[in-house]
Order: sequence, then structure tokens, then C-alpha cells
Amino acid sequence: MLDIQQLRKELPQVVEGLKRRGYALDEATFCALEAKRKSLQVKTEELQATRNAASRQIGILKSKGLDTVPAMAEVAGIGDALKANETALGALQDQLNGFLRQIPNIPRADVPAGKSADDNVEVRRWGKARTFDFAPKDHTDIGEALKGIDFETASKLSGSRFSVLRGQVARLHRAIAQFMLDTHTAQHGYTEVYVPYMVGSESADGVSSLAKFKDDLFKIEGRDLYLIPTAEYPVTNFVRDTIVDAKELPLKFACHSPCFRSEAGSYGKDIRGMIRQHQFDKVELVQIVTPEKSADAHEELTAHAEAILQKLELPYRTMLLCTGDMGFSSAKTYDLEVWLPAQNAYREISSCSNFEAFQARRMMARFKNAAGKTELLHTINGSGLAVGRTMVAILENFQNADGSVTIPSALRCYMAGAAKIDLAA
RNA sequence: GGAGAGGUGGCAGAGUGGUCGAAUGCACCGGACUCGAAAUCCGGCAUACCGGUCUCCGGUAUCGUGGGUUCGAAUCCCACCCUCUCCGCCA
Repeated sequence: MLDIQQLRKELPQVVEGLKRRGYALDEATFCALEAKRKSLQVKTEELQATRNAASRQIGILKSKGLDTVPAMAEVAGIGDALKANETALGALQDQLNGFLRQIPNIPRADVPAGKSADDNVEVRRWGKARTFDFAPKDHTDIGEALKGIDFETASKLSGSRFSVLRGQVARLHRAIAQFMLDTHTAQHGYTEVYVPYMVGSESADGVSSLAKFKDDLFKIEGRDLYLIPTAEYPVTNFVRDTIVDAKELPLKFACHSPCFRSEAGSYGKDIRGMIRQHQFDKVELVQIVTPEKSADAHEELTAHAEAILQKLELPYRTMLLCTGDMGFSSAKTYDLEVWLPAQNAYREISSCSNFEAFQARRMMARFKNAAGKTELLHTINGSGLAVGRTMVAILENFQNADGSVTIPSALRCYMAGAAKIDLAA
């Protein structure tokens, strides 16, 4: 949510900023609502002040044992007018709030303008795509040959976009998550957290716009609970409605969790394989910082996610998303894209965003600054990384001509020292 | 599932219809004392919003949430949510 004060004071700048990401702010509606709000609020508060003063007088008269009848007659008329004003003001504030909540975040000045993913900017590239002396297979073929990935059984159980993993491949999946968590906690200073995989609508609305994105979530029938689409939902909400002591900042959390996404609207996309699933594991990084630190923290967090790819020897590139391709709440986003030989393309494996105060404002997540004033926190998060897609990348990049898959050395200690996954295994 | 207790400021914890935004303690910030620190003493210290003559002044709202009663509600009534304790059941 944007700052309504900023809209009042710097409307032209806000309009300009939003225009960069292709969002046309309805200025006329906003100004009309604001004008109405102002007059109604002033009127209502005046009435309240009159009533409060009168009631206070009655209290004083009573304590002195004096007659209160004339004083009470005086307030009698206020009630109805006040109630009408309060109701109208409440409705108007709801309207204004609704209007405000559906406005996306303003992109930072250093975010390139653009309409779609085609306009994203590659900021760096790491590793070399391996050249194969045989035709590389995709992860589905590799996994099925190893009897490690079983989509048939998964679809019997739960339909499409699910997978069953077995044996060494299942273990590899677990190893990847362990490795990521261990790296982030031991080397990057994150605190490991375990969290609920369902959250209430208030938490969901804190990090994103529930009204806008509820179709992407799985809802628990008859309960105000949603399966989390990312650990960002529970973890960022740690600080909802709280005032954090500045001494505790920055907060850095790493969380391994499953993620559940309905993938509504992606019919026909990535049907084959494990790229796009209703359920996948992810290690999420979350940082909660002061505003001055957020830009640096965003770079740092992105580097932490990149470190995982480097340690796993997976070629990737870092993309700075353009204004048109960023998520609703983000002010700036880097996507990490890993090289997939079978697709002959880079595919997203992590998304690292700085939300600045956008989420914090919705969540009322604040801290006390040096001057003793409460100020909104900045929130940053990123995948570090998506576990399923990381496994896909390993299977494809480390595949051998005989159908076996070499295990990246960083993971071997999590695989009882095994150097590869063999067909026979 | 049964029975009970309770939700008040950053935290702990008083307050059962009238200057209560709320005692007290802790924490925190300033000052005094000190070579410095501790201890002690003095002062300050909730949040959000609105208006204005906008580093200040005035106003409104907020005691789990939403309704109700009343001139007036933290306090009374109703509903809901949540937490805790005990019993039962169970991974």
C-alpha cells in the first residue's frame, strides 16, 4: 500500500512513477474521494468534540449534585446527526482504502522502464553453459529413467502438476534443501525458522493483495486459512502489528517450506516436468531492515541466492526486471535464471525483491528510529532457491551420456558421499 | 469434544459508568551526581488520523474484533475471534 500522505502531497510524482510501470492512477476519483473525506471528517470530528464536551459537563454537574436535565437536553439533538456522519465517513474511508490498496508499488528510479519480460536487463552472467557430446535429455526423461521421478503415480494421487520422487532423486531433493539452509544460516547470517504452512487472510493481505491474488491461492474450505504460496507469507508477517526494537535489526530469516500455488491462468505452460507445480519446496530468504539499509540489503540478499548457484556450479544470469514485469508489491526485483540445457534457455529459479515500505505499511510493521520516532520498516525477500527447479537444473546440467547424473560436490556430504546417481540404483 | 480463566501501552500489570489515554513497575531517552561506570535522584516517554497561522497548537479515534445500551463505556449487554489451564481423545 502506498502512503496516502504522499498521494496528497506529491500526486503528480506518484502518477508519473506509476505510469512507468504501466499503471494509470485515476486522479479524478482520488481527488473527489479526498475532497469528500476531508469535509465529512472535519464535520464528524466537530460533532464528536461538541458531544464530548457536553458529556464532560454532565459528569461534572452530577458530581456536584446539580441538575443535569438542561445540559442533557442540549446534547439530545447531536446523536442522530453524528451517527449519520459517522456512517458516511466510515463508508467513504473504506472506499478510499480499497482504492489505495489496489495501487501497485512505485518502481525505484533505477528500475529500467519496460512493458514485458523482453525489456528486462541482464546485469551479470556466471558460469559457462556446458557443451554436450551427446544430445542432452530433459529432467523428465532423466528422472524417469532413474526411476526417481514418477508423474504417473502423482497424477493418480492428486492430478496434474504434482510429482512423486523416489530413492536417490528424493534424497537429492532433500539434500538440496539442507544444503541451502545450512549455507544461509552458517555463512550468510540468517536465522532458520519453521512456520505454519497455512495463514489467515490478514497475513495474506499483509504481504500481497488478497483481493487481487486469491485465485492463485489454495483456500481451506470453511476456514479463514490459505496454503502458503511462499514462506514469505508467514515469515514477513512475523513483524505485522509490531514495533521492532532498532537494536534487533536487521532481521534475517531463512525458511524451508513447501509452497502451494493454484497456477490459475497458466494452462498449457510448462505442462511437462517439474518446472511448474502446484506444490514445490523452496528455501526463502527474508530480511527486515531500516529504510537506509534496504537497497544494500537487497543487493546482499540477491548475492546470497547467487552464492547457492555458484556453489552448485550451475550457470545462471541475473536479470533486473523492468517496470512492467515486476510484481505488484515490489519496488525493485532481480530474477536469477538458471541455464537449462534441454530447453536451451535460462529459466527463473529465484526472484529477489525489495518492497521498501509497501508491505510494512499494510502490515503496520515498524521500528523506533534513533530519534525515538516510529518509522515503517522495509521488507526484502528472495528465493534462495526454489528446490524443485534447482533439482531440475542439476539433473539436466550434470547428466552423463549413460543416463547417470553426477552429484555436484557441494551436495555429496548430504548424499552419504555418493558422487553420482546411477541407472541401476 | 467437555469444563474453567483471560485478552489493557514496547513488556509486566492496576483499573467495574463520568476530566481515564489510562495508576504502578520494568525497559527506553534526556539531565544531575561521578575521573568514568554502577547505584540514586529529577524530567520525558502509546499509536493512528484530521485541521490550522504546520520543528508548534488544537481536535478525533483506539483498552482482542464487531454490534448494542447511555448525554457519557476499558468498565454494562450480545455475537465472534484468539490465548491459557484442567479433563477426554489422538499424531
